[in-house]
Amino acid sequence: MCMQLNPKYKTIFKEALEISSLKPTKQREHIFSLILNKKDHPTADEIFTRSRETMPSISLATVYNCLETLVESGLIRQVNFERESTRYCPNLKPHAHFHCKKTGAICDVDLPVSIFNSLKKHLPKNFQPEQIDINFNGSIHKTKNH
Amino acid sequence: MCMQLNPKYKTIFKEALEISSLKPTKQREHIFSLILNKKDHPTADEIFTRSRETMPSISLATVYNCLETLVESGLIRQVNFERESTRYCPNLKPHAHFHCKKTGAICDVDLPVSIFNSLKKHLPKNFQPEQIDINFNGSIHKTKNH
DNA sequence: AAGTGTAATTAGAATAATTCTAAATTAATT
DNA sequence: AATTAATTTAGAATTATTCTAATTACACTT
Repeated sequence: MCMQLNPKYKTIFKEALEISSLKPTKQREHIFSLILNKKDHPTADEIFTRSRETMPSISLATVYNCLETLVESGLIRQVNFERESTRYCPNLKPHAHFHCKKTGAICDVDLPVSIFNSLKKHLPKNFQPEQIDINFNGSIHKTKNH
Repeated sequence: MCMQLNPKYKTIFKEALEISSLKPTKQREHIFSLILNKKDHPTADEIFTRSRETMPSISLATVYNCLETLVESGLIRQVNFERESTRYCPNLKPHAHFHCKKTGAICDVDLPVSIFNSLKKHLPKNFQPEQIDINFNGSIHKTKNH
């Protein structure tokens, strides 16, 4: 029983793949919907485990293949922290990531586009950026509620 | 024949290690000076190869160990692009990195501290960043000189 | 100078994430 | 239905890095 994308995302999904002449296969849709429906930052292996719950025949290689095509199509983003496993993120708004060294938690940090523009201004004219990754490393303190 | 650090860096080197009660060994100094003297962004393996030219007995594990202690001591920085080998950077000024997808070139991009401060302002109060990594991915175009 | 203890180095084995390979399956097109 | 190209699959291969256990180096006592 495969996960279903809602109609809006189904269209986005199909069109994004079509642009690169890639096929909207069951496996690709399944993985895309898994990532969309649980907005965390899973690794390929976590996605593999989740996938098998509802699509037991899927292979790890396929998970890697699908993730690659989804990234290529711009439907999801890769996030890397140091040399840890690559993680995948469905948030396509301009944002950064915060990585808590103690707990391993990863949080999206929304940023105004103006920051990205201002970063670009510091590049030499012949540097053409396609992607800007901003990663914070540190710790998240407990807030006191008393 | 080991590489020699100039007196200024020798002091910085010794003091930085001492703070963490680490010893200023031949190997650590050798690797530090190699990275300082050629300001690129070498991988552990490239550093290993360079090291052996003047210190043939050094092992790859030692290179990894030394790099780890140098990073811990704040003498060098790690740079990661996607899942490529970790690279090492002697530039301790606030800066970002630009990674050219075509040629693989990696360039430092100097940034004013104000940008880092402004980034920090977008974090929730209980998020305490220790390190901010900013990576541009894209391409470097040839400039026309005519 | 010899002995002791701790830290660092070393070679090689082990690990783990990812990529590759080649065969089988699926989907789209004639 | 036949053809073609793309995709999926299982398992092997790769590769950067870490681990392990033995050796060596060094600082500090006797």
